[in-house]
Amino acid sequence: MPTIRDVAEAAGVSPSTVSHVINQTRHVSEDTRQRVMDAMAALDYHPNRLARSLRNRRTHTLGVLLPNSANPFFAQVLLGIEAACFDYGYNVILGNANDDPERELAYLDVLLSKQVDGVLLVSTGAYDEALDFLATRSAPVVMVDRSPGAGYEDLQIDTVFTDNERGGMLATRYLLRLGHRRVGCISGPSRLTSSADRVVGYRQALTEAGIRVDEDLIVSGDFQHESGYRACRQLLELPEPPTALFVCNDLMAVGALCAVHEVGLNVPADVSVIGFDDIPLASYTVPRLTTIAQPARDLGRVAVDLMVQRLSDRESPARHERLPVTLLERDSCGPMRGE
Amino acid sequence: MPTIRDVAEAAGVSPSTVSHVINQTRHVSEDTRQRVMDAMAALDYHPNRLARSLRNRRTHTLGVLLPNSANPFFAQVLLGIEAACFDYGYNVILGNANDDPERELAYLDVLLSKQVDGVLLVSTGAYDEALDFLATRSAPVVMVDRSPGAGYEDLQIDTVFTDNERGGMLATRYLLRLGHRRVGCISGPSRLTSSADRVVGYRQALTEAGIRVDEDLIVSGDFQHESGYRACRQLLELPEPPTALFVCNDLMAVGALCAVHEVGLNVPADVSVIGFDDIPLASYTVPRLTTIAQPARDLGRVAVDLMVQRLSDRESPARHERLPVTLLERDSCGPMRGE
DNA sequence: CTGAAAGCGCTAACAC
DNA sequence: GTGTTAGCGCTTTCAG
Repeated sequence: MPTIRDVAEAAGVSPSTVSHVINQTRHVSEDTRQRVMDAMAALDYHPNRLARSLRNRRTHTLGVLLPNSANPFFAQVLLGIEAACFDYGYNVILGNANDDPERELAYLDVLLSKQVDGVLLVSTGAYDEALDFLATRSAPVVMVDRSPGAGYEDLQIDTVFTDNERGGMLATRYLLRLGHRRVGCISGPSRLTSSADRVVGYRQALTEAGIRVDEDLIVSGDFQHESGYRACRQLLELPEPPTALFVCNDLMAVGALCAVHEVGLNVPADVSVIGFDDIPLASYTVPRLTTIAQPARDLGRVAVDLMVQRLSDRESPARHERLPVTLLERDSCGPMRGE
Repeated sequence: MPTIRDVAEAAGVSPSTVSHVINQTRHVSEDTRQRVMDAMAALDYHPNRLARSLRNRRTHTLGVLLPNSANPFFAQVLLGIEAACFDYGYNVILGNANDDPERELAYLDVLLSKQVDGVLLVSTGAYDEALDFLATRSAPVVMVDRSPGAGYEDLQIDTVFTDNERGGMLATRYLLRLGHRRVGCISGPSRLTSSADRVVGYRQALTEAGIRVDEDLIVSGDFQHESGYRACRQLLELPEPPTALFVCNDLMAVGALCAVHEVGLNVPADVSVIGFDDIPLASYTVPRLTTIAQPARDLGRVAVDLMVQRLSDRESPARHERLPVTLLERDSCGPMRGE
C-alpha cells in the first residue's frame, strides 16, 4: 500500500503538500495539485484512516450497543442510525448486549479503546453500570429509547425516546372507546421503563374511565413472541377472560394473535388485540395488526443528530428529544360483542 | 487519557517494559510487573487500540456489508456474525448496501481505509463490482449466501451458502406429495442466485414428477412482504388458480398468507403455502408457516470462521462451505382438496 | 531482565 | 505557495 510519502516522491513534492491537497486545507498551485492528483491515481493511493484518526483524535466511528439487533424494533432503530451515520460520514461498530451486563461492559471497553467518537446506547438493559463506566471515561453518550434510571437523573446525558406512557394510554382508550370493559394487558419486562411506562398509561386510561384495574388481567412477558403467546393463552383461560388485549409490543402481539387463533377464537370478533411499535410485519399479520406506531427509524436518526451535535460542542446542556406515538388502526380490533 | 509513557514514568520503568507486561510478550520480574500493574490501575490506563493497530497492521475489525440489516433473514446472519466475532475478539463495522452498488462501493472504500482486516459480503446485490474493487485492494473477503457470478468463478474467494436449489426441490416435492398439481411459485429478484436457484429446484421437482411447468404460475417478487401479497393475489385471480404456493422467502410468504385471508380463502384448506428461510416470526403466523429452514446464524458463524482462518493463512486454497436446508412442517400446508 | 530508538502513516505548527 | 519537523500512542528490533 502506497503512503503519502510515496505519492509525494512520485509527484516531486513534500508530504505535507500532498496532505493538503487531499484535505483541501491549504492553497496549492494548480500545477502541483494536478501532479499530486496524477501521482495518487497512478499509485492507486488510499489514505490510511487509522493513522489519520490517531493524529486527529477523531475516528468518525460510533459505537452502537443494543440488546439484540435482530429484534424488529431495534433493527429499525439501527437502520435509522446506520443511514444517518452514512450521511454524516460516520461508521457504526455494532454490539449486541444480549441482556448481559458483562457483555455490555466488555463491548464498551473495546469500543472506547478503539477510540469511537461516541456511543449510542439503545435501550440496553435496565442496568446503569454502563453509564458509570462511560462517565469515568468521559465519552459522549446518547441514550435511545430509555432514560437513565433512578440515581442518574442528573447525569446530563442526551436522550431520545418516545412517549410510551401516552402510547399505553392511547391504546387502552381506543379499546375502551370500542366498548370493551375487560381489557387485558401483556407487559414487557417490568425493569424496562419502555415497558413499565406503557403499563402506566394503560392503568391511567382505565382509571380515568372509572374502571377498576384488575391485576389478574395484567400478565408480564419478555417482549418475545413466545411469551406473548403464553400470556395470551393464560388470559383466555381465565374464568372471565378479557375481550380486548393491550400487548406492549408487536412481537408479543403476533404471538397473541397466534394463540387466539389456536384456541379457536377469532380476532377481532371474539377478542381485540392492539400492539405497540408498528414493526414492518404488523401490516401483514392475519388480521392486520392495529398498533401504536413508534417512529423507530427516526429514533435512530435523531440519536445520531444529537451525537453529532454533542461532538461539536461538549459543553452545552443535555438535550432530551421525545418523539410522538400514533394510533394506527388496522383490522385487529373491533367493537365489544353485543354492542 | 494516560498513555504508556505516563504509566512507565509512574512505575519508574521504560515504556517498552510496560508494553511487554500488557502484552505478556517478555519475561518481566515479578516486582516490576507489580509496579506496572499498580501504575496502570492508579492512572486508570486503557490502551489505545488505534495506535496499536497502526503499528500491528491488524485492527481486529471486520467490515460487514449486507443489503438490509432489518430483513429478518439477514438480521439472523448478522447475529451469527456478531456473536462469532465477539468470541474471536473482533468487532463489526456494519454497512447496509440498500441494493445500491454506489453505496456498496462507498462503504468498501472507507472500510478498507479504516483498515478492516477483512470484509464479509452478505448476499449484497448481484453486482460483482465489489469483488473487482476488493481484488485491487487485495483484502480478504468471504461471500455469504451467494457465490461470485459469471466471470468470477475462478476468483478464489471463500464462500458459505446454503443449498438453495435443494431447498426449492424439497419444498415443491412436499407440495406434490400432498397431492397438489397446480403449484404456484413466487420468486425473488431473478438476478440473485439465492432466488434463481430456488426456482430451479422448483422446476426440477415439477419436471421429475412429470408436470409441465406453467410459466403463468411463476410470479416474481422482490423478497419483501408487499410483493408476496401482490403476487399471491395475482395468482389467485387466475382462471385456474394454484392450490399450493412455493414462496421463495418467508417475508413474501407472510404477505401471501395475508392475501389468501383477505380474499376470503383459507390456508391450508383452500391453498397451501410453504416459505423459505424460517425467520423467527414464521412460528407465529396464522397459521404457523411450513417452510424450508436455513441455518441463518450458522451462515454468519461459519463466515467468521472462514475469515479468521483466512487471516492466518492467506495462501491456502479458497474454501466453499455449503450448509444444509431442512423442511420444517408446520400448519400452512395440507392435502389437496378432495383427496 | 531492561532500556533506547525507530517508525507505523498521517497532520499541523512553524519556518521560508 | 511550499518544505521541514515533530509527534499522535504504540510495538519491536537491537543493545546491554
